[in-house]
Amino acid sequence: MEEAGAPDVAAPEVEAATKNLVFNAAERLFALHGFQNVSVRDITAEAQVNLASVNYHFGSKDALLFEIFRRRTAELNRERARMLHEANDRHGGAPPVREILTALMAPPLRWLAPANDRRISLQFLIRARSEGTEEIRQSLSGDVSHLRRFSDALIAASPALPREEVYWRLHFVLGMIHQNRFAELDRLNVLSEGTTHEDDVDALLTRMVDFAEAGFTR
Amino acid sequence: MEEAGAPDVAAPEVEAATKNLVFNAAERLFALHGFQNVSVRDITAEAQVNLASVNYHFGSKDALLFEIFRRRTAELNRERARMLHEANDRHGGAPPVREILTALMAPPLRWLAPANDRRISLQFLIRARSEGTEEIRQSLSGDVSHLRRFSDALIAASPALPREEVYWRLHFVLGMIHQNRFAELDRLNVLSEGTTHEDDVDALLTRMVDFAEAGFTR
DNA sequence: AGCGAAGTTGAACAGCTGTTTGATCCGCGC
DNA sequence: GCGCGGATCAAACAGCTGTTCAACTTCGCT
Repeated sequence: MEEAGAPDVAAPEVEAATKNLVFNAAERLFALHGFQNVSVRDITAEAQVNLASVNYHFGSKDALLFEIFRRRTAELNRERARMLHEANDRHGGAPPVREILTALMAPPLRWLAPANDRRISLQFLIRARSEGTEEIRQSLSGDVSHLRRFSDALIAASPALPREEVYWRLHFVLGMIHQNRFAELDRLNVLSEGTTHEDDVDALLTRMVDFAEAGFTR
Repeated sequence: MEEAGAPDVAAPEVEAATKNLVFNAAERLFALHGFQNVSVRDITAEAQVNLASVNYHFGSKDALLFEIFRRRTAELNRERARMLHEANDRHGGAPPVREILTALMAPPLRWLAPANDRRISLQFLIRARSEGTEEIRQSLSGDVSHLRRFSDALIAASPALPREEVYWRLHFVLGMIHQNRFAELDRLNVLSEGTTHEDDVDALLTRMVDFAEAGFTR
């Protein structure tokens, strides 16, 4: 997936070095401690840059959060859309439920892999989704076009189901995905006394798709 | 607001009136706007009490949050434990998966009903679970005894499944439950163009249990 | 070399935060 | 009536917040 010599994951385009430092430090701290618990001073200290850098490069702390959210969301949705597109190609435009669910679940689970740089990005996204500012919340409810691609595909693949039933089940599936936060995974580890291994993302993907597909096509 | 004579839901035991005012106002504001976005001044203004009331009656803002969380969690878990107990009685100590899942899901869904005073309490709990303080997070990972009752019952009801598989599926089910936040339900309504009605909690319960049971016993 | 824009810096700003304090009020038992 | 403990009050506290500003440096281009 990654190549040696590739530019920093955070910013493919060439930009000011400190801007990227701020971006990455902020994403990391937001993901670990939450937006409200991280101050601009925390970010600039972590990035080892001047305090004013955040406002100079991003305008405001809120704008910084939103820019991270926007970029990561676009990246994640792009991967999902590509997988859905490939599934369409393989099945003449009408892929089965299992492949649609896989396209929805595989990208975030890949990001969750321990060796992946994007593990922290996924945690950021999950956190931003529930703790984000009003701007982020509006962005989430406003842009349903991405999600609609999946709901439409699921409706087409489930001719026996009423549409609203499909929406509900998609809602449940999204809940399964968003449950993969550090805190919840920790609790799962405590409960299972360490027998669950979320690091094996391939096994986890199979597990999740099995569960969701069974719920969808019961 | 409430019928005369009925004791306040928030505090069955007799306590100082302003303490209850603070408790209820704080729960409401926390549920609607998040812990960090609500100041002590917001709470005392909403409750129409003096600013110092929070520290006088609860010690600190964090302690207030934790007390609300503790009480609501205890109430919710009590309902769940009672339903599991009744399912045990009905089935000689070995209830089927569907009844265990119902015991887990029905109480929070009942709280979600629009006419229910506890609708706001459920939103508070879901929010506190993901945005809460370190104390709340430790309380969640530390006290697995409540959840263990359900995982043990599910293991007994699923003899063909490896234990860790049961833990994972329980994890997914909890994700389905926690997905029922205002923001996520709003997005669902936008996506479905208003055809989903979360107010019909009985239908929602059936839907969720159907989905979860199919995933569990596939 | 020299100009101008872009970037960086330290310092300061006003505002809001949770918490504390000491005074005052209220109701109840003696 | 008196006193006492709990409850309420206005006021102030110190600390942290995001943001701004003007001075300074760095860099690219002619």
